[in-house]
Amino acid sequence: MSEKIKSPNCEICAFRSVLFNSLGIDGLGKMNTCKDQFRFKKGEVVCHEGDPIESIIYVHKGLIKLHKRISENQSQIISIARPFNFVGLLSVFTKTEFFYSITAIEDSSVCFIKKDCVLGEIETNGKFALDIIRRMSRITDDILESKFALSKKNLRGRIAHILLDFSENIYKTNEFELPVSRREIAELIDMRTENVIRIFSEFRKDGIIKINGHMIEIINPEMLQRVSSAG
Amino acid sequence: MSEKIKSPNCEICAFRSVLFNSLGIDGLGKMNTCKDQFRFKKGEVVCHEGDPIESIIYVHKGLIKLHKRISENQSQIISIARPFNFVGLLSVFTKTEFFYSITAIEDSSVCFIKKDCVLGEIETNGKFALDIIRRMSRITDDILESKFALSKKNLRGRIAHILLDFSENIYKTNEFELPVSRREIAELIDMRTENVIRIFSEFRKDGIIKINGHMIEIINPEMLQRVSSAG
DNA sequence: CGCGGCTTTGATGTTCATCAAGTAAAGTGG
DNA sequence: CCACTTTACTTGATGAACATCAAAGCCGCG
Repeated sequence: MSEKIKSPNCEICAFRSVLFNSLGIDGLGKMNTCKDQFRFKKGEVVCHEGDPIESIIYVHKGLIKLHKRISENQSQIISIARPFNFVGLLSVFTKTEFFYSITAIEDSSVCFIKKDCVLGEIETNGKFALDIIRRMSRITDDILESKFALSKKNLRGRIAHILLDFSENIYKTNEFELPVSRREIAELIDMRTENVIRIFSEFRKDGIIKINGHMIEIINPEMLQRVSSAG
Repeated sequence: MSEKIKSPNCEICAFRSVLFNSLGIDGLGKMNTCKDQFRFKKGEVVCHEGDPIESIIYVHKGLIKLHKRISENQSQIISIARPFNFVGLLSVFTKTEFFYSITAIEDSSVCFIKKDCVLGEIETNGKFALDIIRRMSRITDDILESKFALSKKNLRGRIAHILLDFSENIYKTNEFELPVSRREIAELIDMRTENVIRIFSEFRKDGIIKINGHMIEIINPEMLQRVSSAG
C-alpha cells in the first residue's frame, strides 16, 4: 500500500523546481500546508482513470507512467513522468477528472498539491501566474515536439530514441534496468510487442546494445543516435 | 498586399471571445490600444517562419494555415486556425520566434495583440491570468486530442475526419469549397497526395461524397462518420 | 505442478509510400 | 489571344514497412 510520509518542508525541496521561484518564503509556507507527500512501490496505482482531479502531482523521486485503457486487452502509455515533472498541470484547469491512470513503475515519492491552493496563488500573485504559464507552455512544447518527432520515425528510430532517453535523460548512464516490459515499451511508442523484441535483437546483433533480461547496456551510443536521427 | 483596416472597438468584438470576459470595460479599452487589425487575401503570407513573436494573433474572419518547410520540396501544415482561434498563445511565452509560417487560405481578417499588453494584464489581473491559463489548457487539449486521434487512424479514417471537420465545424454545411489543394490536405494529415486523391475517388464511387474540383458535397455523413470512427 | 503472462522467432498479409506516366488546368510571355 | 510552361490532379504498378497470426520456451506464482 502507498504510504504517507512525513513531509519535508517545501522550503527545502523547492530548489528543485523552477516553478516555485516566484513564491518567496511566504508562498512556500502556504504551499507546505496544501500538500501531501506519498510513497508508492513499483506497480502501485497512484490514481485511476476517472478519479476527480483535486491536486496537481509533483514527482519527487522515481518514475510513474500515465496510461489509458483503449480496449479490453490494449493499453496505451501516454507518457512517463520523472523527477521534477508535474502531472495534471494542464488538465487541472479544464477537466474535472483524470482521463488517464497513473502507476508507479519504480519505487516513487510524489507530492499532491491541492488545486485550490494553486488557483488561489495564481489569482493573487501575478509573477506566479506567469511562471505557471511559462511552465505550461514548456510542457506543451515538449510533449508536442517529442510526440511529433516519434510519430515520424520508423520503428528502429523510435526504439533508438527511447533507449537514448532512458540512458541520457533518466538514468544518466549507459547501463540501466528497463523499468518497463517489452509490451509497455510498445504501448509507449505505438508499435507491437513483437517488433520491440525484434528490433532489440537486431540492435544486439549489430553490437549496439547488450541485453540481459531487463538490463540494457548501450555499447555504441553514437550509432544509436544515428539510428534515431535517420529514422 | 495585406491591408490594415480601421479597427472596430474591442468592446464590440469581444463578445466573440470567451478569453476577454474577465477584462471588463477598462481592460477592453486598454486592449483596444494594443492591437492592429489586418485583412489578408487568400494566399497572402501573414508571417514567416523565424519572424520575432511580438503579438499573439486572433482570427477574426477567414482561415489561415500554420505551416513549416521540412525539406526542399516538402512542407507540413501544422494546423488550420479558424475564427475565434488564437495563434501563438502557447509559443509567446517560451519562444522568441515563430517556428512556423502563417498563410491565409481564405480572405481573412486577423488581429495582432501586442505581447506586452497580454503579459502586463496577466501580472495585474488574476482573473485574466486564470482565463488565459484555461484557454491555453483547452487549446493544448484540443491539439493533443486531434493529433492523437488522427495519428492512429488509417488513411480513409483521416480523410473522413477532415472532411467532417470542414463540414461540421468550419462551414457548417454539407456542400462547401475546399480551401486547400489535395497536396495541402496530404500535408495536413500526414499522407501522400496520391492517396488523398485515391481515397476521394473511393468515397465518390461509394456514394459518400460528390466531387467537382474543389467543391465537395457530403451525401452520406453517417457513413463518413462511421469510416472516421472505424479507421 | 500447471496456469497465465512475458518473451522470442518465423510465416503471412495489409497498408501505404514510391515510382512512373499521362491528363487537365492555370499561369506566363510574346 | 495563343503557344508554352508549370502546377495540380489522376490512375496503375511495385515494393517496403509493419501488423497480425501462430507456435513454442521461459518463468514466477498460487
